[in-house]
Amino acid sequence: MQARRLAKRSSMGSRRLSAAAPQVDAVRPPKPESAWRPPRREGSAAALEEEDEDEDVVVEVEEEEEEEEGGLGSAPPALAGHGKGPLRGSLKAANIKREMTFHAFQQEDVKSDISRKLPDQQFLLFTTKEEDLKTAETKKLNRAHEHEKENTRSVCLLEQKRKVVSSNIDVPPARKSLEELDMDKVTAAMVLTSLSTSPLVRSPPVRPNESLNGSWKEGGFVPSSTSSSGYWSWNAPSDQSNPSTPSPPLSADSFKAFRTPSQADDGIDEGEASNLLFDEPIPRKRKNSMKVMFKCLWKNCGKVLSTAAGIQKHIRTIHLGRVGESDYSDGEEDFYYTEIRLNTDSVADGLSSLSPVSPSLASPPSFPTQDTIRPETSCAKSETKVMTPLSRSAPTNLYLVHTDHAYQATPPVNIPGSAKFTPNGSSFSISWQSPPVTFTGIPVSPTHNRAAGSGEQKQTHTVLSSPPRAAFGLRKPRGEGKKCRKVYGMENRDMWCTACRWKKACQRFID
DNA sequence: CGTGCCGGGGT
DNA sequence: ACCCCGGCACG
Repeated sequence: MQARRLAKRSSMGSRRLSAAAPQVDAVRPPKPESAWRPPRREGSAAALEEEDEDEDVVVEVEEEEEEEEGGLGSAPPALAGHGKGPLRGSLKAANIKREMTFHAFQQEDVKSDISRKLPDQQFLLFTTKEEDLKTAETKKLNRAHEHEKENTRSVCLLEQKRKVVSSNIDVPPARKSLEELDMDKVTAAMVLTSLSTSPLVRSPPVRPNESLNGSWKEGGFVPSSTSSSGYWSWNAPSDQSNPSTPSPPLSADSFKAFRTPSQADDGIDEGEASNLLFDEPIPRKRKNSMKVMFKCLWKNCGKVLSTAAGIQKHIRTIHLGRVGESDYSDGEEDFYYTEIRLNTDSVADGLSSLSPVSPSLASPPSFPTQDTIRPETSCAKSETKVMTPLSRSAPTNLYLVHTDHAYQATPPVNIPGSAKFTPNGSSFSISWQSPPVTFTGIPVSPTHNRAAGSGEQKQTHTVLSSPPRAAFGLRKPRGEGKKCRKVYGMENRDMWCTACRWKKACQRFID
């Protein structure tokens, strides 16, 4: 039973994920099962091995590269700071790239879809002669390189792109099967497409030498340890003898890896990240008639400011004591102020039209197009600027901490360790552009809460600082759909699914 | 109050 | 594992 519940929970979580990035789904390869293999991998590997001459050429290049790079090895030349041969590559890389390609484009329909969408220009790359290709691509890459400083994702994509290009150069197109060519085109197409959207991403500069989330490594993404610039990319396995090393899927999860470590730490919202990545507009609009003020929730403070920036600064400096880092925000301040909508023109009408959405979805696709949300003037403007890096679990400018919950009365004096949020009481509710959602707190340890001292029940709440699926109440929200009981009636109880018969969560009509 | 279903108990 | 049911939360 427990297992079933868990399964259900997890399926909810995945549903949420897929809803967060519907565009990814279109391109996402099938889930990497451990036993799954690209259908044509053996074939392609064999094809590559047949190309002995080409391999020789590549080996030559590789040696040359090592000479110049001083053993930087697989670190991309340009990105390692030398910028000499953006077109350099190795068969190794090409191989890996191809593997990845198979993962990413196993689905033929997806492939053709992408091919269709891409401008012809981007395919020039693969149809011109080698030399022209090199020069043209060099220019292209150099141009793209300009973005690298501020755009880590761009860097990563650029690297992928390079590998694609090199794979095409190392192996003359004439020698490749049509299918392979097509694959490479598509791969490059994908990469170029991603690259073309990359300027939208405003990532903080890469911070070198920062540790990374372990889970990313597990997923196949590992930082390039040989790189001196803190840059990281697809990890090329050091031994080519292991061709079956599963390459990471290009799923939304993988794209997380394009975030810089600092982003990971700062907790830029996943939903937002996917927004940025997939060109989805971020909802920043608000009802026109609404006057929004921001009230500090700190004990005995209650300061009200008109801008989020102001209140954040206030909290940061006055309450959190962060004088020196006024520009830096880890979003903690989010929790200590609330929006006050002064207009009686309630949000309810706007809220009612929307179904509850996981807080992790920073931008349900319907948000920006809602009629009830109108662009606002000065307030929204400043908010847009300041809130963006802060919004994490919910669009900050859309949520409203209810002013009657216990947490508000007693904001934590300070936040120990990594605890981001320590509301008082066992539950609190948050509402944004949807009916209020009540979160039931999951106490880390009831006894610990008691022991928090000073008579206050302290509780580390993970709703806003970690994936909220873990924080959705202890009880599963009641299913809306008709269950066996309703469908078949009490008299046909024998027609119910077993779960319903046993008064368990219905398995036939799963919500 | 009807319903969904969790938690727990019995076999 | 299968079955049942008290009890609770939700609408």
